[in-house]
Amino acid sequence: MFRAPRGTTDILPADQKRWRHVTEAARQVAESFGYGRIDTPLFEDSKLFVRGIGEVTDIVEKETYTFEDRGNDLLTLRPEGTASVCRAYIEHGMHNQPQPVRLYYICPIFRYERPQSGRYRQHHQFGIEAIGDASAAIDAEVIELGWRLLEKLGLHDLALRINSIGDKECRPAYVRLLQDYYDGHVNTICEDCQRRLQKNPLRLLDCKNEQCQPVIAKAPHGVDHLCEPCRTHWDELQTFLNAVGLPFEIDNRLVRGFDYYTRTVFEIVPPVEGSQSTIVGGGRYDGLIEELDGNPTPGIGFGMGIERILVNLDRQGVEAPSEGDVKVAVLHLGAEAMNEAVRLGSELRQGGVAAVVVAGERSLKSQMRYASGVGATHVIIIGEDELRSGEFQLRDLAASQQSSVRRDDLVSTLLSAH
RNA sequence: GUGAGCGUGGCCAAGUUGGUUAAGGCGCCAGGUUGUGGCCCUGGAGAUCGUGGGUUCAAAUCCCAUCGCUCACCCCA
Repeated sequence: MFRAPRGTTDILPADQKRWRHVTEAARQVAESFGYGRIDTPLFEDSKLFVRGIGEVTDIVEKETYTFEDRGNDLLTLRPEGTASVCRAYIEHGMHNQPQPVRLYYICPIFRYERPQSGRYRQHHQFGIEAIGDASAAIDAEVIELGWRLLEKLGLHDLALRINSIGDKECRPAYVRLLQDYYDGHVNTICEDCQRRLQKNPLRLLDCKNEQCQPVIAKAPHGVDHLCEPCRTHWDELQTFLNAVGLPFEIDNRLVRGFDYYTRTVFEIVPPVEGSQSTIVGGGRYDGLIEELDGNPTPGIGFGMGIERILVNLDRQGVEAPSEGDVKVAVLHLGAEAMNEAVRLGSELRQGGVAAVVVAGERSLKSQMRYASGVGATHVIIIGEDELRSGEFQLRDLAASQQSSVRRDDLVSTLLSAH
């Protein structure tokens, strides 16, 4: 038997309501902030991600789905959303639009990882990017958008964590400082950190290993070693966040996995601690557009894991609002009535009423059971009497009320129901 | 890539000191008299017990291998 590939899932009809609940809210909030939707290809030139995310990151080194197509082009299924959006910004000359350009996307993301709770090989992200403005006010706007969306969805007790990792002026000096500090503790840190010390020093800070905690606790803080412009930006960010009333905590250990981040990095986490818990992660990437051959252009954005949102909605007992649409089942008795039912079903749908016609001939009891089973709100019954009189039985299943309605009035009656 | 747990009908599962037709529940289908649901009652369909091999007179139950799922690490949304 075939199965969905490892780390992928089917989103069945029964799940669609919860998905719509999230994606619709995301769309509405994004558009209320003036963001326009962008859809980019599922795959891109592999080099886009190597240059954008960074060659020595785990994502690019071992988590991409990369393949050569029949024309020998090397392509990669997108492992994140930002690089593609920036490529599109450059390709379509969006620097000629009023800056910043505000964009959002909802799309599948692919990473070859071992699946576990809250982590899939194909997952979905809602993300936004504001490209073309370096002001900390935009940082606050982006963060607020994410926060308001989670609020709108009904999640509570979330924590917003922020940090600044500096820019190309001040970060190298800080990284050196951090390395020097760790050089004095090589014997007490874990193996992973020995490796991180060489390969990705900033990640030393979010090691979860027990033995490394004392070392992390005394490590120098990035925000204490920012250059003047970064310092100002960092201070302004907090001012703006306070202005819009977002509660935040400064997390000196917060760093992110992509090379392109500069200055502001942030994440939003649910109250239950655990692995894979981050539901929103993002930051500023002022050097990325230039890295991708565009003019030097600042930008900031975030990614939000939709599956993780859904897990937290379930965990917090938030249910998707019922959509309350009318749905009619057309029941029939006898061959002639069935013919009429097929015709009526077609007319109902063309008139804007969702309708299913019971297939085959079954007892009325069975047809009624079927109608409730598929979630019909109403039932129309056609038998010999109805064919003769032209008045059909219309039953409201929830109210258990039934009446005779002239055939020609069925569409208008149902359209005004609910 | 590393470590741990688990794989019995569509779903949830009982059964593991090896031994007659592999429980039960949900769901599905039908019926409970003549054209009416959601509750209830009755009946029915549906499993080569993940797969392959081995031990044995006999294996869902023991052994080996393999695949898959889940969780944790790594990393990230």
